[in-house]
Amino acid sequence: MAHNGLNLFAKETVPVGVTLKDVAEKAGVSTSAVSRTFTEGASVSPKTRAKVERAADALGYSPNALASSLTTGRTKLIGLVSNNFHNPLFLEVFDRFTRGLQDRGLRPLLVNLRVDETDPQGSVRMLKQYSVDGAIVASSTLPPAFAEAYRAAGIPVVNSFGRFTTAPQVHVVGIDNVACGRMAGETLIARGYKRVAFLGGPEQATSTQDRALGFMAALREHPEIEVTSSYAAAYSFDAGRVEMTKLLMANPAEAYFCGDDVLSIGALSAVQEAGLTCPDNIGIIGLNDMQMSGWQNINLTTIRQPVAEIIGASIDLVIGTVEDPKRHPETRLFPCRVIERGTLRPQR
Amino acid sequence: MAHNGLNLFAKETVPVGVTLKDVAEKAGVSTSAVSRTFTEGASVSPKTRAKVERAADALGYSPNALASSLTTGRTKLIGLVSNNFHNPLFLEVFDRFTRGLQDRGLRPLLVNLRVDETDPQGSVRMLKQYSVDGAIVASSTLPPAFAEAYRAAGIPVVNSFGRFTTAPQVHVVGIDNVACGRMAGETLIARGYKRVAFLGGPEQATSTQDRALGFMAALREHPEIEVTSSYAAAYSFDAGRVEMTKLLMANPAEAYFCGDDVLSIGALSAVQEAGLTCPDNIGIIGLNDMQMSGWQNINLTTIRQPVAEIIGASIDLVIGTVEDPKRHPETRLFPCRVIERGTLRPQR
DNA sequence: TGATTCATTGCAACCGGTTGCAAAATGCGA
DNA sequence: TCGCATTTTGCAACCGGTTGCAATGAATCA
Repeated sequence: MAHNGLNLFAKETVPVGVTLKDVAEKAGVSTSAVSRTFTEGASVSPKTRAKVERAADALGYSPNALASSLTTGRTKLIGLVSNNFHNPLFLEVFDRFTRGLQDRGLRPLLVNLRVDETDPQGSVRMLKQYSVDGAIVASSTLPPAFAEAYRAAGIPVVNSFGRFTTAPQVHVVGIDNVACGRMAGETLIARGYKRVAFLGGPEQATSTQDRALGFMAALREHPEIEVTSSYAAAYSFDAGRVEMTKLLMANPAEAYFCGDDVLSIGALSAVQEAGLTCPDNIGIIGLNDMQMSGWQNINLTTIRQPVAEIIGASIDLVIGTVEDPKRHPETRLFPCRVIERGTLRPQR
Repeated sequence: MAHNGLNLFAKETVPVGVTLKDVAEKAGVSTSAVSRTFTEGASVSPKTRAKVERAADALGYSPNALASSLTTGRTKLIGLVSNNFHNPLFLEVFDRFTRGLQDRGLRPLLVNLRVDETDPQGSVRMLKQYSVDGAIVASSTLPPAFAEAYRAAGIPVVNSFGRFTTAPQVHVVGIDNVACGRMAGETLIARGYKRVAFLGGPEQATSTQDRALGFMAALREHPEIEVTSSYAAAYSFDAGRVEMTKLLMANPAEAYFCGDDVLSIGALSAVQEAGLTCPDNIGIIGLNDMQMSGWQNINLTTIRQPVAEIIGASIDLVIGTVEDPKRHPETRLFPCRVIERGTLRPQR
């Protein structure tokens, strides 16, 4: 039916509620036969299959996934839980997660946690009510208690962008924050900076702590280099800008490792507003490599998280755990690498 | 149960599958009684209610929303359909949609459409399979055929960030792109620019056309002002940068209205890379006012879309239509306003 | 106290599917 | 053509809830 101009008498095409039974009747077979034509690997003769398919097409039937979930115990729904709806990196994260899940025949049920939400029980209830087959907790700032609560409720779960622990209760996929911190430290050292600093996000975030740890460890091997650290109030542009403005008024370091790209860009902005430039006056290296970091008028040197790999592995793991619920929790850490751009002076 | 260190023998707390029947048994009542204690406004005596609640708590019962949807016909699932997973504005859009839906007791089922997807039938099937109560199509670049296909399938739908039409088949919530274009034009005129231009996204997008239309209309009232236009290959940073670089090599206008903030920032970057500055050499005004536009080192003058209002109205409308499916399609357009920042020279 | 009304309760059918099981149909070899 | 193995099919029970209806119990009034 083409768009043929004015159509005041458009037929209300609302063939809502075609059921298995309708198809069975029309095809002259039992409901079981219809059900079987729509379930992979069930035993149906080509002849009945044809009859059923014809009837189903004619009626515009599509099976009700929720009804079938009652008996099969599978909803093909995956809870996608996050509180990171302000970090630009997460647009890419949501894009890849939703697409990846869809491509595997799963549907993402989004759960948006408030940042101040500390009790996982509310979200547990949501996930249970909708009988999700599994859940992905995508956040580096959500306490591990969330993923663990889901697991305790019997929901296969993986914590993406989570923290490595030696005795994990749940699957964790992410990066080695300590190694990243070390990488940042070594990068600054290699560039010949003599006074460096760590500018982290909120100090209580474990990812912040780990990054600081690695950074300090790298610097400990070079006692001749002076190192300091400070913490912004949030992982945000404004917090980074405010903190760097403050630092510039005192006696700033030559180069900073910022705990995150948004923070870095805020710091970068503060530097520029002070009439200074990167890397001539101050060096900055970030972490994440989100889209904007590559914009030529930002051009942030940073450490890239392999987002696609992390997400691919997360999906694989959650599916694997749905299929084998007693699968042992595992940790998958992906290596990061430095993306050379314009906020650090070149290697000596 | 506190985190008390090493706990190798953690009890597997997997109380999965507590059903209505279990609760009924434990409470010594019928399943109907249990069902009724969990449905608003049903008739249950305080005594049984207490018994049931005690039993439910003890068992950790939470009702299965999908099972109940079978009889009630309501899943409280809302399909959130989009293809805009690259526009930073949409992180805020998803945040507000998911939160807004959650706050009203609804759950967003995300459908991520590929940008090259033109046939709505696949997504129709997805939405029908999961019996969503309604759907929100959140995109300015998705053809109206999508929303209309959902409506034809009997799914209450609203098209957010969609285009105004005089005889709408579905609810549309958004901005008046023509008026925005006009506003941009008038703003440039008021700043005293004598040679202005429109720099749009892909020409076939209706939003682009409308914005160009309004812009040109405003300029038509000032025949003394020279006006030109060109189109970038996509609504992206790179496309804006490439297009502006090209323009700068010829004979650029004094000020540009760019069809979108990302595009604007790309153009801005090109200007800066050419050794020029905004607003001294070239003026730029964008549209959207996404987060990054306010960053001090971008500082883009732009026209703000009232995202929160658009989303609030969209949710209200979809709920209204779920409750009254024959509700007449309506269009709600929200006014935009200019956000003065640093890429346009001040008013004369 | 008995008659009447109203709130509560449980029964059983139903929502839209799936699936174990036994019966029916088919295919195969002799 | 027959006997047997195999495939296909339908019946009926079930998944986890909801709800109309009739029965029960409590409360009210005379």
